[in-house]
Amino acid sequence: MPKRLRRAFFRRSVHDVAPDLIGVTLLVDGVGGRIVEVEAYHHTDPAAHSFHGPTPRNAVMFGPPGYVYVYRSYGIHWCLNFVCEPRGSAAAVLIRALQPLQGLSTMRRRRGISPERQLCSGPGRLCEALGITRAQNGSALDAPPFALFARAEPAEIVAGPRIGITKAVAKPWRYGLKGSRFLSKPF
DNA sequence: TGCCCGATTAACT
DNA sequence: GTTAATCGGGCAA
Repeated sequence: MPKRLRRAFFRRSVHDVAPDLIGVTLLVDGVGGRIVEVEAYHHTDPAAHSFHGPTPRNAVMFGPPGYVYVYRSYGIHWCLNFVCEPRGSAAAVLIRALQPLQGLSTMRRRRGISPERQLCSGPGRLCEALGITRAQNGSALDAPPFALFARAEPAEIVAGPRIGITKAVAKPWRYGLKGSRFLSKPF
């Protein structure tokens, strides 16, 4: 069985944690898969929710690392982030895509579709598949229902510009598993 | 207080 | 390629 990630894993630069998360297995109540795409955000980054300071919505980002920040996107979808760096950095990694591995039938039921490719290929899609809502905001990553398992083999990682933002668009802070069929968009 | 826009997605043409 | 769905935050007034 692969090693479980502890909270200390996240107490580092978000730009080190983000690529290190590629290949890590994320399960929520036993449902999930391999992380194949993430993006890094930091309070000094104009594209980050934390850039303008703390609000009720982004409060978890300003807290300690190793916790979950969930926000509502476009008033419709949920997006899942892992808080990184020492308290106050307001840095987090957005989980953008998974390769489904566990609980496929549960994910298909929640998503209302059958193609494996589309179950978790996007930040809003994977939250629907894993049952993530505001109820998980502030939850610890090393305690149920969350479980993270280190990758068993080295991952070949690619980087590029982040998706869907209008500020700091050139920063290459999107990371992915090279050649994965489960990316939200190609690199 | 009101207005605009956003770390998106699915269903259109 | 375009657009609706839908709501919280930032900023101007």
